[in-house]
Amino acid sequence: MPAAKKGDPVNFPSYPHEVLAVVLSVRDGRLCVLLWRRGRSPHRDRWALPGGGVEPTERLREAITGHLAAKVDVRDVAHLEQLATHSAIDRDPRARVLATAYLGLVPSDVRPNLPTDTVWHPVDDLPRTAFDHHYFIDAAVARLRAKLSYTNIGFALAPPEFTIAELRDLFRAALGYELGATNLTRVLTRRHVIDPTDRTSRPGQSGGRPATVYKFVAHELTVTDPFAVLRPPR
Amino acid sequence: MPAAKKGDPVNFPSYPHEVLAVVLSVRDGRLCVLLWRRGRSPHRDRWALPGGGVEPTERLREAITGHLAAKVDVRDVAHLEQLATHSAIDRDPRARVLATAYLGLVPSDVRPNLPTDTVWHPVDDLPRTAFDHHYFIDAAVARLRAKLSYTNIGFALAPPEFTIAELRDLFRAALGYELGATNLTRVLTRRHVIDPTDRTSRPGQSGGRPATVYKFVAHELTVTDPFAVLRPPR
DNA sequence: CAGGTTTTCGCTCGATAGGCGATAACTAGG
DNA sequence: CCTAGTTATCGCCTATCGAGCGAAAACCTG
Repeated sequence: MPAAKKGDPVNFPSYPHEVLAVVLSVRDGRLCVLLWRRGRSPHRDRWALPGGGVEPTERLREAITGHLAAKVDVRDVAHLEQLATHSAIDRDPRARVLATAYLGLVPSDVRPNLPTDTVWHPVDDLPRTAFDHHYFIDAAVARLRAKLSYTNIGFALAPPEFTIAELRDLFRAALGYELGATNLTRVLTRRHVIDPTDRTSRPGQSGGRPATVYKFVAHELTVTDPFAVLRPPR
Repeated sequence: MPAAKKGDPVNFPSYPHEVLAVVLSVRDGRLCVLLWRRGRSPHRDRWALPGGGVEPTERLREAITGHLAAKVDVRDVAHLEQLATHSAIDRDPRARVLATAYLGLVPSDVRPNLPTDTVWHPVDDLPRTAFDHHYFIDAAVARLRAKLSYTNIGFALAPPEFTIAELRDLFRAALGYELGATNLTRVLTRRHVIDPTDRTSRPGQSGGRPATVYKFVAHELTVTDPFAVLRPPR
């Protein structure tokens, strides 16, 4: 007797499904995305997001984690969240493929060993990308920038410990504009997003006062209730 | 000669894909979700989100729009955005089905003709729901509540014109707590989310000063840059 | 016109973002 | 050891925005 499946059979149309990852990280002071150069048609020589198919035993998150393991050590990805699912009929010229993209973040201090066809690419100077990957990248950057403001998501871009100057450099790279160190410190500490440690950094060659070493309080995403009209009464 | 598809064939595994809609609206002062009672196994007599399969000619958004047309007039849905894609292997006991859910919002003044098995259900008093639909509903409510604070998404819950008292009732229902009319007016007008018209409402039976009639400035989603650390320099 | 009801405005307060200059804490070189 | 240069941090000030409350406005009914 075959496995008893109760009820009417499922008769929804099926489609090949792929998972993609927009892996962002700050490299040399610039926000970069991990791309690999396609060696085959279609879109040969264009740059594509890492990803691939979904095995029957895998959920989407497990699938993208597995695909990323070939490019970046899984432990290097400090944050991973689902972005969006695209369904344009001709987004892949060979067949209709649905694609679910994830946003991944890698701290600036980790340097994964990358395959030869895979490089970090500054998001403000992208090459021609394959398929609709450009849209996914735009969405990922927009979400990162938004969440930097009202969550602690910076923990996934920063080393375990850092000075305010280093953190400001990270934020400048990720956000694309300058910001004051004074205010950055105050806001993030008041929100209990970062905490000072009792250690200080060694000054550079040119001297200067040693900087307090900070760390992120939490390493899971938390939102810092920022809002106004919608605050519950005390 | 068959249609020439360049390059290697796609060999990603395929899965049945369904679209679901969490349609929210304020009914009688409570935030409600549109559910229909399943007549068949599996999960017979449990309450399910409207939705269905995706035709080869449809994108996901078109598919959910089509399915909703059978329940709610399409023009009644003032806002529709993608929520998330779920992929738990046994989320449907019959077969592995991937599901992409959308958040839909219906203004409180429209009363769609609903099929007999379909009813509005208060989100704070849900019945047993089918499959993993409970998670989608939770996610939809959370997103609505968050976006009420930093976007103009209220336009999709409110009638074309309204008084502040009516708007406050809507916000109270959607957010689940009381808020002051004074502040609500100030904040939303300062952000140019709502504007007063030159008309006023007729007082109720018991008298009282006539209320200014307001309207939402835009009927597309716009975010009101609320944030602090990440504000670009002037 | 008096009393009741509802809306709206003005005033005030508190919390937070944001900027700037002064001071602290170091290095290097005389 | 002292001075000049460099970098980090703190204190003080301001502006903006949320939030609450009471007074006044604008309507009704009797």
